[in-house]
Amino acid sequence: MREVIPLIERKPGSRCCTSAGPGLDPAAAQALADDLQILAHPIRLQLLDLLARSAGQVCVCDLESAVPVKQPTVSHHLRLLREAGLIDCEKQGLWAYYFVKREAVAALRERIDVRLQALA
Amino acid sequence: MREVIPLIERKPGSRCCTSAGPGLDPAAAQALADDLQILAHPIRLQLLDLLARSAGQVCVCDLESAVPVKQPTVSHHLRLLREAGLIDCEKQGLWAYYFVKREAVAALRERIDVRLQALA
DNA sequence: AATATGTATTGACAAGCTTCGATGTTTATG
DNA sequence: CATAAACATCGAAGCTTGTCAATACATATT
Repeated sequence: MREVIPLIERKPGSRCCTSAGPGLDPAAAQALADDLQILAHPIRLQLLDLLARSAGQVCVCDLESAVPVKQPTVSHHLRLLREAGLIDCEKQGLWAYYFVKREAVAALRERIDVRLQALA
Repeated sequence: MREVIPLIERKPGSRCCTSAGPGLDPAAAQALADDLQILAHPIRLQLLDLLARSAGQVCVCDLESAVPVKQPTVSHHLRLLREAGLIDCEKQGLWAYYFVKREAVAALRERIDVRLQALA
């Protein structure tokens, strides 16, 4: 049991302060963490960067030759990025041409930036 | 809207395009991934948020009561944030008072935002 | 000194993520 | 039709991360 503590001194078992305003609720924290997590991998960042830089279409074999992992791993990361809505692909013949969904990446960046501003 | 580039005839075994400009080199990609990774956890985000919202000092027991994990886990995340330079603490008596290093968080946010702009 | 409290650390386990070989699928070519 | 190429999926191994009970440590109180 804790006693009521006078202003200055603090004794064991007391609280130093009460939780402030609304803050980042657990759901929002999880959502922001998910937003950050999809980007928080060097291979995915390089893939996104390559796609963002190429005006045209890029096939998987081109991406594969640009990163130090094997083809199944590239496919895996492309899938994660696609499921996150950040990229998409168009199949033509044997090839799958990937491209950035720039408005989705911009929206993601905006969400992250707004939230991070509140932490600084 | 993205311009559709007409497809040149392409045969198996050929490259569809060559790598463009400088881009995000592996080291930069890793650095950015690290920047994102430290933030990409809901508990760490909530801790940062709590510290950012409280003008004064916050002890670990206050933080512990605000997140759904036990004290050693809180200490663990606080350590990661401290090692990343985003927070620090000041010990007074039995308590450790944590606070945000706002300029560090702002710098982190800036680094992330600049990089993400290049991807959209 | 003995005890209690706040926090850090340790050690172990669980869960998730990354990776890749093997294999499947689809489409083009001979 | 048989073969080859591009890509996806599966399954398993290895690594990393998150979590917590137990414990250690430092400081305060009695």
